[in-house]
Amino acid sequence: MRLTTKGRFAVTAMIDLGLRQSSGPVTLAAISQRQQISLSYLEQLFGKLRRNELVESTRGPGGGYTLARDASQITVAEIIVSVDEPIDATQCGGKENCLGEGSRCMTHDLWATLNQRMVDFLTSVTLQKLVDDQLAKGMQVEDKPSIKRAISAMPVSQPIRMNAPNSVFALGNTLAKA
Amino acid sequence: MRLTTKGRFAVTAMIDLGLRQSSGPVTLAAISQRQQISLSYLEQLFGKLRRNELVESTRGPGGGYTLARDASQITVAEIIVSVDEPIDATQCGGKENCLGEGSRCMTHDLWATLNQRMVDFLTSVTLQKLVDDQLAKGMQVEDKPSIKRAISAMPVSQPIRMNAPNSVFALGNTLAKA
DNA sequence: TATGTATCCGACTAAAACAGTGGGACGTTG
DNA sequence: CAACGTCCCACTGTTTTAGTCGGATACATA
Repeated sequence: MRLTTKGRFAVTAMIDLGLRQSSGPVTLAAISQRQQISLSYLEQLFGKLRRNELVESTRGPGGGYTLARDASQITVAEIIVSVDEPIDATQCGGKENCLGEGSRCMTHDLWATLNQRMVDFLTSVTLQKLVDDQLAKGMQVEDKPSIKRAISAMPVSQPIRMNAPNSVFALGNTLAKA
Repeated sequence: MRLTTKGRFAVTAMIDLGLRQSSGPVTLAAISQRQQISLSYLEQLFGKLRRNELVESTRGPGGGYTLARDASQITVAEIIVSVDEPIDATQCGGKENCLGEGSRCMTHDLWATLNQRMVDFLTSVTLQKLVDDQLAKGMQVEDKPSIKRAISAMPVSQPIRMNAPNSVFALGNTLAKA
């Protein structure tokens, strides 16, 4: 279980998707605009989400992504492990002794427990809950802006090019000066 | 709160220190040998631990590091934030709205809550507990091997040069196939 | 006062991961 | 067939990780 912006983006995009699941497939281009995430990056993330069977895709015009099952049956933990992928087991793969001698490394149990707690928490939060939270906060979902086909005159609507980092996942040091 | 091998090394080294606090200062060279962590790297880590007042140092022969306060008064959370340092607040620094418009980003509360839970857990674990766990597991602490001064004949006791990665912090995907 | 011990300190490095870009192929729909 | 939208992969720049290296400083003992 690793925590990066990649995981955060994935969860954010899934919420966006969950908010609009009633009105058919949602395109990545739309999510990209609303959530300010690059389209190419979203494609990568949704490729993984699809292979992990959290979303389904429909190709061609009118296509896009839909949730593979009800939002109440999708947990945040699943989303995160889907995009963060294994890379697992570099040091002590869970079993056996990590340090050369007979004993397993001294912090083994500590990290295993912490990891389990994180998983437990993130498993307890469903996508449906996050969607409900947004709706409760007055988030209004516009049902298909469908401006369609009326764009070709505009100056491409600015590539935006934000230099905003979107970068590091580093939640405030709640403890730093305690 | 970030979790890397750096944090794990720091906790491991602190346990090693805690196990031997009764018999005066412990040298990094000794910890380096016992825990298979490079001396130079340990120096970096202990520099931070010292500046964060978790350990105290004694220079010169017979010197080394000691815990700055009782092991029961040191939490794992403190150790980790000491070595991982801030870098904090790249996106939404805790307050205000992260996305351009009026609302804070949709996942804000989620991550804040998760982070708090991690901090809570790691704060609840004291260094003393980890030391006790080791002792309970039959870890035997040799009181100052004090071979001293009898080394100059040996072939430098091998630089070890292990290519063992020590690398990624990636606790097993407890969820991966659930 | 020399000598060895050990902490201190900063600059430097290779490799990996993170975050993101780009180009094109493929499959649908109208 | 043309526009749309997913699919796929190779490539890039930056940051972090996990160290290394060289030396400076402080202290104890002989």
